[in-house]
Amino acid sequence: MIRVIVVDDHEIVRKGIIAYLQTEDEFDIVGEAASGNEGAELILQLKPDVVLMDLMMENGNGIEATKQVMEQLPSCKIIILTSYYDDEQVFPAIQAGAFSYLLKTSSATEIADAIKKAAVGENVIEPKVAGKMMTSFRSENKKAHDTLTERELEVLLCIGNGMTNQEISEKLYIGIKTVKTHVSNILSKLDVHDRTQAAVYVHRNQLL
Amino acid sequence: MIRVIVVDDHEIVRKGIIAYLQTEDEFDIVGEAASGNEGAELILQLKPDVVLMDLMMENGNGIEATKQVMEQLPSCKIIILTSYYDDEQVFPAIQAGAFSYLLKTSSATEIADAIKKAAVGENVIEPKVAGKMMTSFRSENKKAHDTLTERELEVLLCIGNGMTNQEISEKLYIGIKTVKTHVSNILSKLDVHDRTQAAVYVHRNQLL
DNA sequence: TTCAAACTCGGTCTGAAGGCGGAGGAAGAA
DNA sequence: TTCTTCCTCCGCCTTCAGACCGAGTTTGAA
Repeated sequence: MIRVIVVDDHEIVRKGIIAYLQTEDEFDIVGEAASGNEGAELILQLKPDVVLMDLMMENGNGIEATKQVMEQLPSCKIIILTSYYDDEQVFPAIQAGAFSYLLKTSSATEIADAIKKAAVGENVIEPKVAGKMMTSFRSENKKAHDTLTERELEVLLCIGNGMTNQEISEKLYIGIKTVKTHVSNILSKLDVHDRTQAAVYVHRNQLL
Repeated sequence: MIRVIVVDDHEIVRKGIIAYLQTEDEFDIVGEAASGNEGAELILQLKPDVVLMDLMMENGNGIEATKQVMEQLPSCKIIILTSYYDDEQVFPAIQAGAFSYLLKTSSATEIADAIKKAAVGENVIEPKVAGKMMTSFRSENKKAHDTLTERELEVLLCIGNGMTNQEISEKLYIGIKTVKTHVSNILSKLDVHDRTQAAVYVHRNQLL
């Protein structure tokens, strides 16, 4: 029997998952919690084998709870089960010590599978999330913008100031085509899809 | 007699202003300083009625000095007298508690006038700067929450996360045309001309 | 000298963005 | 009720962005 705790602030979701897991007799749902704080406490108390943890909850998010648990109970396998798969959620969660990372679009059997695999030490990473991780690993711990050339960084900062290609070309005394080339390279290096996301990147990483 | 202190790191400028002010007998120049730090100290000590303060000085800028003085001597009227009239200088200065804002292109009589008016509680704002303030009052200073409707704010935050119109329409369950309408309204209300600048706005104002 | 990287610029093409004008429905205020 | 604000959506149109091609320059390292 795999001892499991489910942490999710949406009762419907929580009950649904539990109901499903109980249809398989190798799971033992030993507890449930509706917030990160509550969850962390419960986990440390009951020491389950596996935890299904939502991110983005009302009282204390899943990342904080994960960190807290991993400090005191590193053997516990925490599976993140969330709707989000953007960088802002994935990396902090993994750094916090999450064992697997699933999306709520996953099927019930996939979730059950992930729990069984976690119990025997196998990580499961959602394909969409795996992509993020791969690109991140290629650049190691380096921030993505460290791979940018000086010129590209200049252009990126201009984007971060909300400038258009035309304005950038005038400021840097280069052709608008050249600016476009730089922008394209920046977008692929930073793994974002348009200049707006690049601008967001600038501010999130406090480059400006 | 209006007790005045002049703070400017350029000795020539400082002496020039003082020399001129002394030709009118209603001014009493009680002190002068060549840096923000020195100026703040002197002001708190001598408690003048009006201060002529430069921005951008070597040791401690005028904005810091202004903040410091206003905390302990809010009755003191600080007139900013500087060469710059861009957003980076104007708004922080006013928020710091500056009473009037003049440019160094102002004539001597205008400066003298501003001092007299400050002494009786009248603000003087340089026309060029006033323009900045007006547009700012329509957008930035109202902090967006007042100008934008709730829905528009939702859309703005999505933009601040780098989402496309398509993605926003899916998230908010509305048509892409509707998103465009909101975006257009947001752009005009914030006085920016594309979504990238809107995203920058979001982060500069720490709405995310 | 050879090679790679970085910066520059060109053309073409597709889709997204955004301006402009209009319009209907819902809800609340006068 | 009438009026106003807000949210919703439509079509038409222009411009910008960005992808995908290729290619010339310089500089510095191998």
